[in-house]
Amino acid sequence: MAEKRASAPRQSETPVRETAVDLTGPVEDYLKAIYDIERDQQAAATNEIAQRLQIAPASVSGMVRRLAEQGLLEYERYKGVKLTAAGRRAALRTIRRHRVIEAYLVQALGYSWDVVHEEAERLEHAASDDLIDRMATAIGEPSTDPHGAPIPTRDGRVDERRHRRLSELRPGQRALVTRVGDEDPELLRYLASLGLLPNATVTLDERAPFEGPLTIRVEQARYQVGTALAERVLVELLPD
Amino acid sequence: MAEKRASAPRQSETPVRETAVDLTGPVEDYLKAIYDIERDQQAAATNEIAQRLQIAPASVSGMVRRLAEQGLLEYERYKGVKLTAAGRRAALRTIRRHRVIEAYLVQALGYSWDVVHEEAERLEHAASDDLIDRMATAIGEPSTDPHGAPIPTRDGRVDERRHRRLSELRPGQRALVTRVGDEDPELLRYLASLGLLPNATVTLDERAPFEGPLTIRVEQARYQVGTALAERVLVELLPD
DNA sequence: TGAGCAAGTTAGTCACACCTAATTCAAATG
DNA sequence: CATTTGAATTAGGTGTGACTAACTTGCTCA
Repeated sequence: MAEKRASAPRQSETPVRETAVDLTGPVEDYLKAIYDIERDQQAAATNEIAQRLQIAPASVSGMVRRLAEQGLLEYERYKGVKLTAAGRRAALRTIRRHRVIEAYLVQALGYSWDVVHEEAERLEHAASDDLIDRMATAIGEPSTDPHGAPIPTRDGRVDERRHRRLSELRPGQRALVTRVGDEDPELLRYLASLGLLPNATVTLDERAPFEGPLTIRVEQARYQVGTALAERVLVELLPD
Repeated sequence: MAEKRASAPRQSETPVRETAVDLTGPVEDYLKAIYDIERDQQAAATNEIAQRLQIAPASVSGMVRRLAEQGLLEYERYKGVKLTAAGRRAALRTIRRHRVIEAYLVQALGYSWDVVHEEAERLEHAASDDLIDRMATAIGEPSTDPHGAPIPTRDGRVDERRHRRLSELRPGQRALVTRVGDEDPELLRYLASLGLLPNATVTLDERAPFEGPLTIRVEQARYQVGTALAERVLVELLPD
């Protein structure tokens, strides 16, 4: 706390040492968001970052420049951003924290899966790596969080397989639910009520035209769901 | 995040509503420190607050005025500060968080008692009340943290008995260790090596003049300790 | 009683991370 | 190829919580 003024660039002296940036909460959130966007597109657009973080696009421009200066991402004006190796490492560290915390809250403290996201969102910035590792150990080093998202390892590896969306299945195809969006408690409660949880088997029966509702089957039961929902459920195709 | 600008005073409209201040990390730290100081003195001095928080006294003056405006403390220039009921409530809430977290880390995650303070210091600002309650339940609602400090209840009650310091014993007196300072890992490890833990029985054998070392006995063993150490160990006199 | 001094305060800055409004850029369209 | 348009940026500003330097206050002791 005495050394809050530690942001001067500091020429030479040490051999660069740009890895030792201490990441504030907001910075970690930017990196997480950018990592997430990059999984789909190849460069993250200012607007999209702004939307995920619920802040004004103008704010993103400024922050992104600072992060680029710190070597966490590559940035060319008007061209979007890409994480550097250091940035990706930092993002994965935060994502690991988030997912371990979610898993721990559910498995060790009896939280319901629909509410852990918010709590994890705050704790991920405060927990030490040591704490995260202890939590992971305590619940048996799970490989995914309660919503099916893969947990990066201590050394930053993560299962990056790209699953398809339930909305992309063709009628008649059967698939295993692997992952669902973790943010919206309402959605999660609804999914649970349908039994549409990770590891459930789902079959797409038919799809109404013009982005209409999908008819699906989950363990015998038949439901109609909208495309918005079906886009938030990731699946892995099962052999017929 | 969209309503960051929620700090305008807002006249009338609602019947005052000054309880709904959302406490930032620094604010919680101020309140904790002031609560702590008030336990000894009757009003907290600017300098002392500054020292505990490791910031400049000038910074305290400004902050303290803001806290007074928010109804968290009473403040008269040059006279020190006192917590209001609301301020005390907020302080105790933070202290409860801190101590429950410390106890949980030790009892549920196998942390050693000398290192939990730092971790708790960060987590206490991020954990929800619900999480704290779950942690407390999981470890059987302990009444003290690992260093013997009493844990305030959900509704803000706390055992405020004033224990005496080991350094205040008279030669020949026997006492029960109730509590030790929680901040310094070095000190804690040393205390552990002497067996000077909460619930240990200690006897003061003699005290060298001029603030000299004290000779104590802990379970048969005899040690010489300095007054600085003896001041950080709180005890409860045992009947002879 | 008044001089000295430590404690406390004010004044003026700064970094951070956000904001709105105004502007610039790039890419698509006529 | 000029224009439109939406994305992105810059300009300028805010609140928070820290800082240093310069000042007041009030208390103690001669």
